[in-house]
Amino acid sequence: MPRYNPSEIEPRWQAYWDENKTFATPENPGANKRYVLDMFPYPSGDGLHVGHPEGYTATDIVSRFARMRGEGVLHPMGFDAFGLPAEEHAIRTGEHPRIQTQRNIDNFTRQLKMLGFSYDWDRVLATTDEDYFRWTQFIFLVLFDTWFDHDQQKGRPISELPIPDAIKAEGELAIASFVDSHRLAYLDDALVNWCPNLGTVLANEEVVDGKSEVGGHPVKRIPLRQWMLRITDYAERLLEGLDELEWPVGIKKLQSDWIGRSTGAEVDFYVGESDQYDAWKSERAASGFPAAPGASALRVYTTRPDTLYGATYMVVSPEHPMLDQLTSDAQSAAVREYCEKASFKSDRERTEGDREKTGVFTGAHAINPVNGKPIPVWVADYVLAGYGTGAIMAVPAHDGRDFQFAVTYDLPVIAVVDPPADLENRDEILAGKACFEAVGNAINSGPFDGQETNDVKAAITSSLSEQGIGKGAVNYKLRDWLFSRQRFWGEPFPVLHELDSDGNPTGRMRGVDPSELPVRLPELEDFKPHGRPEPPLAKADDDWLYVTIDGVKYRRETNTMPQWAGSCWYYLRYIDPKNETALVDPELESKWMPVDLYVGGAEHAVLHLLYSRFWHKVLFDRGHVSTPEPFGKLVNQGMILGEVEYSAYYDEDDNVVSAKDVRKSAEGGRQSKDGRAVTSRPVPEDAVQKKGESFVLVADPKVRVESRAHKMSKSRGNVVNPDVVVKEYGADALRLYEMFMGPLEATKPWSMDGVGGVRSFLDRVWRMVVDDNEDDLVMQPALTDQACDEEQARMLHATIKKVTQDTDEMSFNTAIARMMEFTNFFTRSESRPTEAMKTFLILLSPYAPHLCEELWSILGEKESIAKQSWPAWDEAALVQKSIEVPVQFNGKVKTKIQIAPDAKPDQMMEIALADERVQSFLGDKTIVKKIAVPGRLVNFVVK
RNA sequence: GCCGAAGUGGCGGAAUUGGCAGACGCGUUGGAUUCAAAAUCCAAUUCUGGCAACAGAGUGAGGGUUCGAGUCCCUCCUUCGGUACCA
Repeated sequence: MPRYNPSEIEPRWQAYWDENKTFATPENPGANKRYVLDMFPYPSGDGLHVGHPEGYTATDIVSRFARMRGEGVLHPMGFDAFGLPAEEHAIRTGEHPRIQTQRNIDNFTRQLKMLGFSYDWDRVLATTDEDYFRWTQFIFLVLFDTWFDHDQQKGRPISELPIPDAIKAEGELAIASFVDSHRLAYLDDALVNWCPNLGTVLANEEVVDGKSEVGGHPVKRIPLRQWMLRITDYAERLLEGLDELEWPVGIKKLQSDWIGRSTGAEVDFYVGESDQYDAWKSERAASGFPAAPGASALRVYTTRPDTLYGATYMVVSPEHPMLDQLTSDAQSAAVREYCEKASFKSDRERTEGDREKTGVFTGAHAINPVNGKPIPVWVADYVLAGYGTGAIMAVPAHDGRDFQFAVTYDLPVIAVVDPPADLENRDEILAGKACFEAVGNAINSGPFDGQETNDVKAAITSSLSEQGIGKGAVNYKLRDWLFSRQRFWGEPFPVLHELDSDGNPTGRMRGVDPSELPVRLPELEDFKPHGRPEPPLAKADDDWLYVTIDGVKYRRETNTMPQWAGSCWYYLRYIDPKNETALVDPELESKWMPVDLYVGGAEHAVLHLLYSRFWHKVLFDRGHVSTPEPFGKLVNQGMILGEVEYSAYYDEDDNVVSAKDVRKSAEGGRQSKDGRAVTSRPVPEDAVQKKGESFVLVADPKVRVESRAHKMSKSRGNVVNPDVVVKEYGADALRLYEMFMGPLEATKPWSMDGVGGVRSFLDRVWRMVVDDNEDDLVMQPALTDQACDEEQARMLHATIKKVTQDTDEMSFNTAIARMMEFTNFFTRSESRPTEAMKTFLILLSPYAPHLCEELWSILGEKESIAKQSWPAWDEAALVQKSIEVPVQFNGKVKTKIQIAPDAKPDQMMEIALADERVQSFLGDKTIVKKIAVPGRLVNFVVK
């Protein structure tokens, strides 16, 4: 009678683990430490999604497995709790975001505990805790107090920044501004993505197709004084650091593309009075290439210095500082109009359509330094202000964008790279009628003619260098990180702006003394943004807003930090979550770091993971952490899709349209091949059958239907709620199913029937030990104290081996399959040695911990199964007397023979040739070749 | 457009890394048990032909290397994910 009843068993064991602190982190991890980390969730109002427990179960299995193998494990959980949804809720309801956030955290905690994860709950943290963001603010002060020494490639205290004499001579204010402009955290008038609907600016990464990632509102670019973090200084270190990481290659590539290192040269083009050109040249030859080009030169960055002879015009971005100077009176009106239009264009509009190139001639000419020829200078928005020098030399023959622009405005195209002779459109390229971007041999390039592209690059760069008009240069796509938000629900900046006696800012600022941290959020009447790009914290009382120190009045910084801030360093705080004197105790830090396994979604590939690495490197340079990288091994769990759905297309008249005849329309919708709009509607599974490669309607097999699993979404109504799954099948079944679906990294569709399948496996495990025909709790009569027979021992040890290896490799689905085979085998077995059952329970316990604890205790054990040691397998038990191997003829299996597992090829051949069936297949054919692979097969090549 | 990942039964997925394709699970079919059902247990289940033994085909398509290819190489197709003027 006693059936397997997870809803009774599971809460009981969860309470036991809690009370006994079964999964407390060891004080001293010892030689084998393992730090296993999940990407902590944003506690949304919707609660957990079945995607969350996928990664969490994986890390839980790894953690439990590691503990049983005697490793010291740190496995914590927390909440990334600042963020827009809580604030939007606050704006709507007037309820403080802290209240809503706490409610959501409580719900997430309940759900996580319900799944039996072995977190050390004493270390739980939320980024919104004042004890936590105190240290987020502290780290900001570290960034504020650090400058990057490019010679040493290292962040150093700002007090060690060398101040040039020229600056010193200008006085204290100049020194302060020089210092401020070298801090890793600095204020800048940045062109920001201002989103009026959200009332905030957004990071580039939060803008998708010119719309806000959250809510899809339009985004405008406006200049605003903003906190920036100088992540670009660390570009090289962030790139190099990737090499040593055990991360998926795809993620590494994404990060390295995001950093976007390129090499080339900076070149100055003379734009002064033409009669002064020679003087300028000789001055440059004497002085060398200066740090700034000065007023008479326009500096460009190019990755193809070899194509300098083909530069037929130049382009500056609309925001270029020299644009005014370059613009002639005649062109001034046109240029001004063009720039105005460009500044109002959002990113969306700039990139919309076929990206037709537009631009206006400035009226100025520059002199091409390699041949002294004057070329026109244009302004165009296809050149970006933020990359390189904000100006380019245009080589239309060898750059697609320049070519397109040159065609539009009828500018000359001169080929300077000869493509390979067999290239189809070589003649067109040489005639300037087509564009060629690859490498070849130089032509029309004076002394460099005939040389190969890479040699020309080096030769031209060094020649320019000698003349003081060019220099090899490196550039990165990576931009400095826009670090402030005009929001309430975020960490306040620990920065004070000095005011003069009239209450106006002097431009000087200071960090809040670390002993004064945290800077708490002020109490506000309401949380509404006022629609101006000015933060809600400016609405705070004067008590909060103004501070007087040593008789000087200051106004607090009113921006808040973005959500990324708190998640940049949480992995450090788990190590020492209650420390009141440091963000983490250095001794503990060096014991636990780095994180050994980090599991989370691939959507954080470039944002969170790059930002964290940046902060970590700064903390490393400043002596707060001992490792150069935070996360050793990274695994991305795949997305879980909704259940597979069948859907058919219908036109406006409700006629069904075969999926074969449906195309994507230009607007992204669907249409039939003759252009009528169609909509898709679900079709029940039993109305569909497989035909050839696709599915068709049973009623009308000519009509193809779509069969596809979609992303879970509220609007589609295919979201699976873990609460419901746990209620119906139990937490162990949910955990097991999430792992059994397929490889952790793969995208895979949910199937409720599949959950039922693993649940019935757990039922079988229960019945393998417990007799459920009896009213009272009675063991299976088949249980015995006898030892395993040979076959049982082989099954047991093969299972230990497979489960151990697969768990170690995080190949959870195959480990589970093996445990199912074990259960099937012993369920059929009339006599089941109790010892084998116990060993099996240990193997299963990381996967289905509640059930295993229960059966373990039913079998009379007093101590938690989590405290047992992982079993070892006996290789000798795996040996078989005789194994079956196939005999192939010309690579096709024809029959099988029995051999000893260690039979030598000669012996195998002998046995094969002695076999009757082999002889009959052989007949009178001749054996051309004999192959025998020990332990595998025999193959005869015959004629 | 570019970059990345993946295409294996009705479905999710295995395959010791070049050696018996389809482990395990779902679904389906048949049987046992039952007054009946659920649950459970047993068996079958890649496709085609055949009563059967068996024969043939088969890992997105086409070609190649090899005694032997899901696995390696070339060309192409499809799906999913990322990305967007970075000089």
